[in-house]
Amino acid sequence: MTSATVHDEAKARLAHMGQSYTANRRMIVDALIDAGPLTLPELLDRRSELAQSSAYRSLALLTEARVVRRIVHDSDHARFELAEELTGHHHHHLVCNGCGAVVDVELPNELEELLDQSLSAVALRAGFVLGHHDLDVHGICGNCQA
Amino acid sequence: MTSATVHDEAKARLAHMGQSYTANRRMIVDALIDAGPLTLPELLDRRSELAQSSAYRSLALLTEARVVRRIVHDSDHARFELAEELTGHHHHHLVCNGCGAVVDVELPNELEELLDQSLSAVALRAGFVLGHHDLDVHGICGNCQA
DNA sequence: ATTTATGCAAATCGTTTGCAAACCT
DNA sequence: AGGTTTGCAAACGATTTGCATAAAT
Repeated sequence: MTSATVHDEAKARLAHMGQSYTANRRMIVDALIDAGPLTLPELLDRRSELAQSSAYRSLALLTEARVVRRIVHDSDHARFELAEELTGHHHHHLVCNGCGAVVDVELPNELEELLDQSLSAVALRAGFVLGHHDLDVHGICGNCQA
Repeated sequence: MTSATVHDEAKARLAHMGQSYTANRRMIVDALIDAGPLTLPELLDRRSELAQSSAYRSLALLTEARVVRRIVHDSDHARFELAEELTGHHHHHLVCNGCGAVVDVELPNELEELLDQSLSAVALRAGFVLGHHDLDVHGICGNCQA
């Protein structure tokens, strides 16, 4: 999916909520296209024109519009990434226990299908109505092994 | 695994750090044996003798001793559960998007093996040294469907 | 008696919010 | 002008910490 398509879709999703795609909001989506999952400080480093509170507010709105997804692990800051529906790639996370960095990875389709089957069965048994699944793999990234 | 065994193992792990298994710490482990994954307020509800700060401090220590594992999702409070090595059951989580409740579930061994294989390959490719994996399934629990 | 654990109250820090100025259209 | 978005500074709330008391050995 091209970056123009991502912006179009973001705009459409905001419009659907009666919100406009302002410069700040577009700037945030751009940063996420460029850099992948970012914490708020990382985002502010890359786009220093953004005020902290505005960044938080825009991210909250973009999350509500399902343009962005908030991912939270056991580190100080939450991370934000583009929603899977915008990028078109179902993926999972390699999470570094050293620095908290998050890398996106994909699994073979066949395995995803087995997983979905099994999770459906298990959720049904527990009386859950199923939503999506997150698979996080924890480890130490190349940088932190130094 | 019996509850006595869990306490023994907890005691051993603390001893290994030069720490003792005090009444407070045992009480917390007991509550987790009884109730499964708990937030701090839920824990205090069940064991009202515990002071908030002591509960946080004991949980931090038990986490460091790998008696307890801290699981964090997108809700106000972190949750604490007994470490897998203490219960002997590798498991995953059904997370309710309504109330934040967490239910433990297990997957077929065969699937876990496929998963481990695939994750190893993927982690290697990204330069990660692999640790454990967390698989969280989000949905709506029976209570919240009412 | 000395060390360790506990509980209270205060501090910390990521995130959220009130409000006035800036920005559309 | 009228409504929305932004940025600053203050508020919030989960968790952590300082310090004085209470257990434990």
